[in-house]
Amino acid sequence: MARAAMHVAGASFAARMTELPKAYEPREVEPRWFAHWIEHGVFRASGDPSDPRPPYVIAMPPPNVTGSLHMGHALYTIQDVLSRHERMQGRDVLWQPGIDHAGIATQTVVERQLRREGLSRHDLGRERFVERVWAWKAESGGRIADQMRALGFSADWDRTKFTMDPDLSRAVVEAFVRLHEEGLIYRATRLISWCSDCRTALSDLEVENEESNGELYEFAYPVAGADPAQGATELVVATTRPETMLGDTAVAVHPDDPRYRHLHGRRLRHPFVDREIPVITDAILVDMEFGTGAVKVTPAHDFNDFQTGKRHGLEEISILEADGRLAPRCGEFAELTVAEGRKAVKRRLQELGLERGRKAHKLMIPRCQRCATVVEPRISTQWFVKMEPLARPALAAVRDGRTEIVPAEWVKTWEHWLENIQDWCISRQLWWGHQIPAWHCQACGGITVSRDPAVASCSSCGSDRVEQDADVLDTWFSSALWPFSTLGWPAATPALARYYPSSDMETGYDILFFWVARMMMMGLHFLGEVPFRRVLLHGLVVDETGKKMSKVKGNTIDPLDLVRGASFEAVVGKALPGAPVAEALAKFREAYPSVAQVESGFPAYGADALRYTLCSFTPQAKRIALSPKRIEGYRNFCNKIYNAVRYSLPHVAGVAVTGVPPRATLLVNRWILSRLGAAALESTRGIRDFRLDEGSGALYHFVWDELCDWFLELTKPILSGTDEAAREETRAVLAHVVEAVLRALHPYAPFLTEELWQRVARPEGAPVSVALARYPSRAEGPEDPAAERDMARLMAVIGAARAVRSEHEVHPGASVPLVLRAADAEVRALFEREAGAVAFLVKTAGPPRVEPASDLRPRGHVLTPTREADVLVGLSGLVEAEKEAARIRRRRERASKDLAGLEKRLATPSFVDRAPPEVVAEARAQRERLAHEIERLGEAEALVDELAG
RNA sequence: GGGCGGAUAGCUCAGCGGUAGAGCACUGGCCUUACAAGCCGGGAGUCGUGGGUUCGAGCCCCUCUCCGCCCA
Repeated sequence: MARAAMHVAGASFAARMTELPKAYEPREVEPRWFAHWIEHGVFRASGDPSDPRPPYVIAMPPPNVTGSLHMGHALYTIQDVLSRHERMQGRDVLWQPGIDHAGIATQTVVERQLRREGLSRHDLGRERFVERVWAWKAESGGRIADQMRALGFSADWDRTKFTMDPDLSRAVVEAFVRLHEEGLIYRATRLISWCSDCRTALSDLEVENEESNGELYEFAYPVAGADPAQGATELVVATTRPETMLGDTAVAVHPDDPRYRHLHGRRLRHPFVDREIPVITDAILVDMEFGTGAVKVTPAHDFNDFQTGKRHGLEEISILEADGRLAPRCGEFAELTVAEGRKAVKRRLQELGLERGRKAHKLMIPRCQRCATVVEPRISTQWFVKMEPLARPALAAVRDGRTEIVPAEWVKTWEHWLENIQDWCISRQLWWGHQIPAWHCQACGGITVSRDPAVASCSSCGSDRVEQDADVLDTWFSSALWPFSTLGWPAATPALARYYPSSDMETGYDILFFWVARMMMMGLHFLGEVPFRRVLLHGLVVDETGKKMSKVKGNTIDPLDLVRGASFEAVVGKALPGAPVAEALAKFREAYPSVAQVESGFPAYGADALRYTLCSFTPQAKRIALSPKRIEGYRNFCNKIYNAVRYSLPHVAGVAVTGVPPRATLLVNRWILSRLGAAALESTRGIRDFRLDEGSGALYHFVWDELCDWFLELTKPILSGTDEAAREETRAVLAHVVEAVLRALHPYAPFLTEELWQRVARPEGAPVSVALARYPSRAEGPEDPAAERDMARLMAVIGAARAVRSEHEVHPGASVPLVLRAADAEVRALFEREAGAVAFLVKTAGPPRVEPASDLRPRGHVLTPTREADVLVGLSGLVEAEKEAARIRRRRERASKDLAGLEKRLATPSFVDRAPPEVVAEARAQRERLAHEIERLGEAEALVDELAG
């Protein structure tokens, strides 16, 4: 490729510029730079205890090894922006990367693969199955690492950790044993959520509730020993899960319900099982308004009923096996699945004449987060963590400000959850994960919990007939240790001393409880200090219509398809695997209306465009509606930057850049330096306040609306002019600004800025990468209020003149006479000084005439008043009188409306008396300005007639 | 049932006590020698409803309606 020549040292800048393609090509540029960064160790944390630089630490939420990255992971861009920015601020940055073994999720993926081969994990056995998962981990982990590199993430990749690495596993055992010793981990038989497909217990957080249409089914329990003459022969209950009646041990009514008072203390006859159950009264469980006001109680299969059972000492009858089938004690219903059992029970009830009604009813169905199987509550013996003692310090840490949650609106949610916390079921009946370090004694039944990986004898009776608990720990148990296990804990390593606690934890709000809260609890418990100073929370990436991305909906996007481009066949093939292309495409287009008309697929928007897009969302947005159209806008912005620099290159060739702003005397130069400083400052503020939208927006505005639209245009005549001094000054300023703005943009758009920065003039001794250069500060663009004020004056008259031209459809090539009238001598002097700039941007015939304010009416001119000057554009013969009259009318109506409002306010005595003086003064000044403007517009109207002539 | 959040231009969203903003879309004119992925213009909003506080309210308080999300 000819492009290789561009890196040749001796090539002239002009030659380089001409060789640059007209448009930015991310696909060509991006792959080159990651290798450069790695080669030079740009992302490495020092790890040196004597390093004087203050550390900035952020632990990456480890992606699951379940396949490849999804759009949510592209949001790690936020962490990368934070990291790159702090690195450029001179801090020792540790962005700690890693991946998560993701217990149930990964096991599910591998089991699915096996199923395609006609195998189950039981065919392989535990050992071979786990080997198989490790093989998958290698593949998936590698793919994920590649994807993160493609997005430019500047983590310290050499320190990558995996939650099942030996050192992290050691941390898990240590934490388990200590918590057990402290009585915070215990084993108990409880009602838990059970997934019969995964065949494991789940924590409450792994269960997702989904609203669906079901029915409320009513049937009657015959009253035992009822006397038909008394009328009280049955009690009708309502339920959404009729099959659970096989485990009913009571029916509850409200103690105050007059309808059932006569049944208090009576017993009911179970229609299928030889059993009588009591009628109990319970004001907590029963809502008189709901259903029939009588509630069947199944303590072994319903959380509310479980509590009720405890209150009344009811028997817990378990009717469900681990495989989700009804237990032998269910008699004729044994072996049926829950769904089959439901049908069969209803059929039998009908046959017995006990069915009393069915109503459509909306209900919440709990489903397994991983496999979507309906979760059933089931009594089971599991390991639990006692949460209340751990939650209290976590609550306090946020209350007293040791850790700040941003945006703060999440604090309430945080507190609500921690204040009502339930014990955490941590055992999972899986094979993939950290096996529980507990050994069961076959002889005495005692349990030995130990750090020793090969316990040989029971600690109670000494028997050698011990066997390790087959269960593994919930993935989130190891994740909870992440901020310190990755740093070597439980060993007291230098890394732990230097990098704990971390600075920020940045993640999606959906794992605030799953993960953030648990890290906080474990960090405080084991280290005595919060794991992070701030918790930064972002929203969920959703499709363009606001729907959650999911394989079922076929609306997922692989972030790399946006970065590198992809045909629609490829895109929808991943979004809805196995479906016909046409169907998948239809679904996809429905989810992304803005690409509906695109035929070929996604162009390569580039990583920087995707990154900039993600940065542009406010952190309080709960839903980040990804729109390819929006990415396209930022792709265009990248191209804008690219072209601005491409244009600048020949002009800045040979300029000595120092990083100190060059001496600037010309207005436009003073102005752009002032704006540069403001933009850099705003970017830093935005990033540090977790308002990347504002930080990135400030630079977007600076580059596009100020640098490109005004500075580059205004300096064209200077750079091609004959005034040597002005030219040199401007070249120096241009070089300085371009170099600085690339540094400012770098955290958001690392590839593009590196590519360009390597080509522009840089200070002597510049680092090997822009990633290691200093972030621009105010010192590089000193504030210059006078320059900003004068530029605003200039922009106002140029804008007014351009509007006149445009509205009257003067051909852009044609020149027009221009008169600028200002009462203020200082303003007139400004216009005189900047006559060249005005002439160039308005395209005037000769330099504009600058005059004092006057009522004289030059023939054939259109008058537009601005705040400090009247702008008169000579349009003799070019204007339709009617059009101009309409234009003036429009402006005057607008001004009159504003004036009326102001006058009304100023006429209110209470406003003048009670509003702050400066507000009143401003209102008065504004009134004067508007009155003046209306007066001038009146004059302009009087000029209209002459225009046609 | 409890809690949290939202309702601002056609769309997606900023603004949060002092005269309504951005991007996209729409629209008029331009292939002006960095960029048509562009340039110069333009139009567009009783800031969900009803009340209150205030000299002044998208912005604060209350009511209602409608939409999300979380928890039970």
